[in-house]
Amino acid sequence: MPELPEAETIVRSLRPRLAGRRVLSVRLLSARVSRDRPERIAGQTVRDVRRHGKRVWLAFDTGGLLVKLGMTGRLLADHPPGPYTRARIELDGMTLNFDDIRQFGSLQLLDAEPAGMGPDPLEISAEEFAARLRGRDTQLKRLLLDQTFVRGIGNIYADEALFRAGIHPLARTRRLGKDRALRLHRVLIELLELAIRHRGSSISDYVDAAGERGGFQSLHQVYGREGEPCPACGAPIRRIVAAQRGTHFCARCQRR
DNA sequence: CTTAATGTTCCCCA
DNA sequence: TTGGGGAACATTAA
Repeated sequence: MPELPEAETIVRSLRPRLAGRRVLSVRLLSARVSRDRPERIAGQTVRDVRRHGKRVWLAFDTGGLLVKLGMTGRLLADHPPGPYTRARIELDGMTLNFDDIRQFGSLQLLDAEPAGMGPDPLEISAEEFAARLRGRDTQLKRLLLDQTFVRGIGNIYADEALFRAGIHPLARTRRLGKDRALRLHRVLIELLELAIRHRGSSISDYVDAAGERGGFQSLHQVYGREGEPCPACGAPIRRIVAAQRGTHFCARCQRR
């Protein structure tokens, strides 16, 4: 459910509300939500809320809680528990729910902030982006979904970015000129920042910490628009499967 | 009844 | 070692 803009939207609303609050209790309502006893953070104070790619990091004095939202995960502030509430964190003055219909999400208790993924696409320089791309040999769609290349891009923003960059999703990294690599980097930043300004995309499940839907889905140009006319040229948007994911693009604007 | 869904991970093969 | 396919995970909606 969440990609970088959605996780960023959640983090921005949660940070001022959570920072400085002490955890009173953590209750798990599903055995599958976590394997490492997040109840152990009880008594600790939230020092910061940060985004790591498409994940949410709740930093405590020692270590923190990494929230993977999976496909349908939600972090909800001061909401009553529902049938899909998988964990409930009671803090000094508020509660935080982790709801997750499909249960692909999880809570991980870590000693330190996670590492090992690719750089954040909003922070990497154009030169570094192009250099990293040059070292790979794969399809562009697959590359963007690979969290070890850059972290935070998922199926929606991969398709939208490739459309904006005029790159076919099956195009090979090897055959992409540097100019087009630089263009991809630029449109990625523009796209992600615009999506953040619109508070993310709500296709089916995503809502922010207040339970509000995002607004960027109405500005999607190809994602979920199979058969509709391309906003640039009018040709019908096509859907194929790439990297095992539904992939939307304009065959006229995104040549191979 | 079948398929697909904002994701990740593991296993197998080239 | 890298890349790619497929299955699995759990649940809903079209």
